[in-house]
Amino acid sequence: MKKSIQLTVDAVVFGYEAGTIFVLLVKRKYEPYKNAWALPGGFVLENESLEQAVERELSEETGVKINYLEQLYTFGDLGRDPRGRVVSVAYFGLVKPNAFQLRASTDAALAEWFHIDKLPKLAFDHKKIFKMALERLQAKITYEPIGFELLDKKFPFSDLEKLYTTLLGREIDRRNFKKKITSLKVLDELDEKVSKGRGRPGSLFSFNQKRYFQLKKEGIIFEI
Amino acid sequence: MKKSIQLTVDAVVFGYEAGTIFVLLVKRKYEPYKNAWALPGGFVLENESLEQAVERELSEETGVKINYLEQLYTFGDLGRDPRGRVVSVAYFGLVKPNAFQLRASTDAALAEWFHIDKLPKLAFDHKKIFKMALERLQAKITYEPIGFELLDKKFPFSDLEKLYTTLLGREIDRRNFKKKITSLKVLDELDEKVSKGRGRPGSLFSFNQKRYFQLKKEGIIFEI
DNA sequence: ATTTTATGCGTACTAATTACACAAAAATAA
DNA sequence: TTATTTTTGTGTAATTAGTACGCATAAAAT
Repeated sequence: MKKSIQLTVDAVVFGYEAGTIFVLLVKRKYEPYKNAWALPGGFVLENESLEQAVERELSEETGVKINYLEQLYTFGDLGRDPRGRVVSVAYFGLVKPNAFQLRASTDAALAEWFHIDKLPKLAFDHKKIFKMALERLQAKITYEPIGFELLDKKFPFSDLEKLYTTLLGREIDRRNFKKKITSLKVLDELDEKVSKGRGRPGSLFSFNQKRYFQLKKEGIIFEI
Repeated sequence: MKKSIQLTVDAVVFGYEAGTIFVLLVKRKYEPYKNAWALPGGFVLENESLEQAVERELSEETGVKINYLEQLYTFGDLGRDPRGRVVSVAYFGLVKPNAFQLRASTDAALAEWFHIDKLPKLAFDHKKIFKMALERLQAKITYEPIGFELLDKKFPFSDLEKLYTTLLGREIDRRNFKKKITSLKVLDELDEKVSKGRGRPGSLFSFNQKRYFQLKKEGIIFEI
């Protein structure tokens, strides 16, 4: 009885570039849902942790190196998988822009980044999983600085602002936003400036992780 | 390989009475950890959902009827169970004061409520699970009105206040707290009054779930 | 009858959030 | 070369939310 439940992991991996949020999908090579798009994932091996399983599957199927990973939710409804009783522990990951190169291999004919507003039909209950992950991302950037995990090490302030407006789906006052972030002192302003196309060049910033953990230890939390 | 991973559920069930938070534990009847205290839980059957498994185990082991249940986290570290590879989906539950009567049966020699500051040694990694659940509860009452799930249907305002000071571990200003809750209009003041011991009798209140869901739909969230 | 304990209500003070406009630096077009 | 467009950078006033605090009332205990 007990033994016939199988355990998988699935990952919802988000990337960000130039005002669009992407999610990583793989094209299934085998039945069920052969040739359908799905979240990267697969069966957990007996001698690996859940996180290891996610990282292994991501590496095998997409070659993408994850930058931030957290557990999302465990999906265990009856009938969510035609192969029988399969319970899946879903994870939620973020990658930096330079991780956008893909390498298809073992389990997937193809891996691709999709604009989150232009997703294809997804296999299994992956649509539901994706939706929960997106909600988590949107909620989480308002109280934890995980947005930085989607940006390069050095970035102009406008990139951060754009990321927030994109994720929150609404305009935010540029001056108040900067005031807020600046008051937290989690950004280091670098001496470098960057000019991208026309317009006044902006200073580059980097995220001060040390300062952030210190704040967190003191119980002070971020809030946008 | 895949088949040998086993799946369990565990539940951290909290109760509240007269200024103390309790957690429900069962005494293990069988090896491993025979006679040790543990969180109620057990193997998931092939033809039941995870939630059904939790409710079945709770009913079998303790007879407690749960009032609020949400998934907490899935624990899958290697070596967390001496029986082999066992992954456990942990849930987090709340019961109302009238659910304090217990009934021991199938899998447990005994079920008991423990003061959360006076826990015995726990089996497996249940201490870790309990800790995470308590943190979740403490965090969650500040932004969602789950505190009501721990109180009777009708309660004097002071009960709510006491619950918050207990859970948050700090004093809160009675007047400001009442102002805040009142402004949300999620409480209905009843005509009844209750007098418990000395002191001026207080009005009874009940939680207005309808109003709460309406607020939530409008995107207004609770914050203490 | 007096004291103790708990509830019920209001106002002044402080901190946080929001709204809002113009100057400077660079690229492009005239 | 000059004018125009685009983007970055900065400050202050108005409003809103949060915090601190005191006294009157109702019942039980002495």
